[in-house]
Amino acid sequence: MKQKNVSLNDIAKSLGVSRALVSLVLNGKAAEHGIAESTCQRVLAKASELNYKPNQLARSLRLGRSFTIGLVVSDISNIFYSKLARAIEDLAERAGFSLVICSTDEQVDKEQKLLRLLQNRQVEGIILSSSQADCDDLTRLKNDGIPLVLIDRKLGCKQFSTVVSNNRLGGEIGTKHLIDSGYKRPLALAITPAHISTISERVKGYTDAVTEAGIAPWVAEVPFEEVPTYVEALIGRLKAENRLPDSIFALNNSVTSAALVALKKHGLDVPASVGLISFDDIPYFEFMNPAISAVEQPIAKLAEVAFGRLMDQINGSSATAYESLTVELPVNLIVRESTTKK
Amino acid sequence: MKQKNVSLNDIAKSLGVSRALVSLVLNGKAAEHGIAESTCQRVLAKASELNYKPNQLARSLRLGRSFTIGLVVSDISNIFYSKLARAIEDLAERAGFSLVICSTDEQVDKEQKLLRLLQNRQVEGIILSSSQADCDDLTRLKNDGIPLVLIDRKLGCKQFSTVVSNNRLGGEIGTKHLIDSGYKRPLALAITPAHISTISERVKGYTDAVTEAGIAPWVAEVPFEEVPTYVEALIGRLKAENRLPDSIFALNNSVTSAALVALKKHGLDVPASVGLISFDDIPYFEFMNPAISAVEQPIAKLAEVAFGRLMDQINGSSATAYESLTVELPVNLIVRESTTKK
DNA sequence: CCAATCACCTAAATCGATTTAGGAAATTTT
DNA sequence: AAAATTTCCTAAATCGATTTAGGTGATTGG
Repeated sequence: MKQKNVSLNDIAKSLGVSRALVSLVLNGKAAEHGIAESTCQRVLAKASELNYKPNQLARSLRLGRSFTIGLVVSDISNIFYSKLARAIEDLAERAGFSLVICSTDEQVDKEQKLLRLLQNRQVEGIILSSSQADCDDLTRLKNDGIPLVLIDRKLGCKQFSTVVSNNRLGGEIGTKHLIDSGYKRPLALAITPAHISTISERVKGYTDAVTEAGIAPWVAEVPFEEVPTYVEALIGRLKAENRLPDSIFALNNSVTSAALVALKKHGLDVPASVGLISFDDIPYFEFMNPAISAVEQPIAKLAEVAFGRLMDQINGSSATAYESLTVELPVNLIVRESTTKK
Repeated sequence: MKQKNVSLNDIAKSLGVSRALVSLVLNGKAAEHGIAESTCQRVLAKASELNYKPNQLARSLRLGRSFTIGLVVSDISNIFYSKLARAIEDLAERAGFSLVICSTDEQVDKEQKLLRLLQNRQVEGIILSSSQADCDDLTRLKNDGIPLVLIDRKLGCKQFSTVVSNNRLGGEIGTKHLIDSGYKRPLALAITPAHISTISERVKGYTDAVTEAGIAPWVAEVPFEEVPTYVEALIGRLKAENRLPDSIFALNNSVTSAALVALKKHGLDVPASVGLISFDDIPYFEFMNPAISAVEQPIAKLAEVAFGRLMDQINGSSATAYESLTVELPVNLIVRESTTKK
């Protein structure tokens, strides 16, 4: 039984005053409009008596502000994105914004659809980890004047404010760590589609590092829709052919899981048979046996910088507002047992 | 540079027709209002030419429907809730709803604040994993007529539609599994506050099972704000006093992690020294060493039933709509290595 | 040729707030 | 007591859509 909500009008009517008066009082603008103290009291009392709840939809329509931002990622149930989402949620809440979260499953058309949806809902800005290969769709968004910050993944074009981890460097230091630990044949496990900047940058870092060490790059590309099966088959084949790598750099958390499953299933010991390092640290890595070494992304910082830039765009306030600078935040190598050669 | 969006009015004006006409056409009601085919074409063409995007805020205000639902949980970055959120997101999207996600950090006042916020934003319904001990606040919500479904945790009062796992039974079968595996002194690791129904039910199931086996219940309560340190201290103390349990039932995923950290830190082997089973299965458990046994909750099913009931309330359509029945869904025991006594 | 019918479209109210320009009554000034 | 000021409040437009009751002009019927 959905009964009608109490509106400003109801308060006004039951008090015999205009709704302008009520609005002014409830928005704390009584003083600047010289409204009598006694009237204020009556309004406030009546509002609480009727259990008045301002309709934000109406308010937003009138003000042209929805106090809502959108977050679009490939999958909110991926722990990396859920941590990111949480960090952004906290920042948004403090700033008086609500957060609408959407998952794209890496599907470009779904991403486009969701972006349009958010736009229709008049979100004031969008933080996006895009699965797009080109910039056309986002350019259209930007032309509509809606504040946009790319996070996690950057795009080829340079026209958007972008906040990412230093993935290339992460790929390099992770690889160097393997090499420094005595590994000679590190395999990089990447996922496709190849245009995802995080992965390609990490591959680049990996390639730089092995090349510098005089080792031939060895990159396996795993189709993202079938990570577990593909990785298991790969490890199985390499083992059968006696061509196993002595170490693996798993370039995101989904391949890390797949690699661990596969290695366990094929009875390969980490780090004795194969060393392993993960791009993305996960809480569970710390207490696994062996504990998994990882390149950790600065999630809280990513959220903070991205949100800050979005707010700058929304408020049109700061110097960074209409810059489309790309920020790359430093990553952190965490050495644990999975790369400790005996 | 936020330029004004194109509105219905703009289309109407530039075509020299009324905005009613435009609205009718764009909503596919042209036929039933006998609008000329040629006019339809002109409207459609102009709309796409001007890149018209309907303002959902205005639409919602007029229709009294926001096509938005709220999801309130204690922490969206907890993998259990993020999986749940993702499942709900998918269902909501298919039904044409957006999802606003909020985290309460187990703080009752924050929960109240967020619920009010969602209400002000005119969400059409709320799915809530509540941290409240009593029902007053939610009763107020319900009196406002806003559709509400409790998920994951039930409350003492019976007046809300509720969808939970069968936590008591889960506690029982997990414990029985320990006992059947030959463990004699299983410790249950619970978290406080004690009014969280999931935990108390699981404790109940544990108690039932040990009691039936003639074993004295042994429950440690861990304050939720300091899970890791507290658990580590506890294990340390028990070890020092030579009073270690031979097995642990960790009653949610956060204590499981803490227990694993603590056991590893104190050099205690799982399952050789201490058996371990977790309430909540986590993808990582499968390939850990040892792989962790778990009682798995039917996350997808929880989402499905809860969302279905919410929709029933929103549409006022079905028999379940105004029932406040509690549904308990079956859980699943997954036996892995961590409870395999040698 | 007047009325009835049809095809097609519009005016205006409405959702619930915000805001600006200004008005009436009370008070002070001269 | 008329003018000026102050105090306190209201009317009405506005945001952008939806929807209902009706209106206009052309065609058809008798």
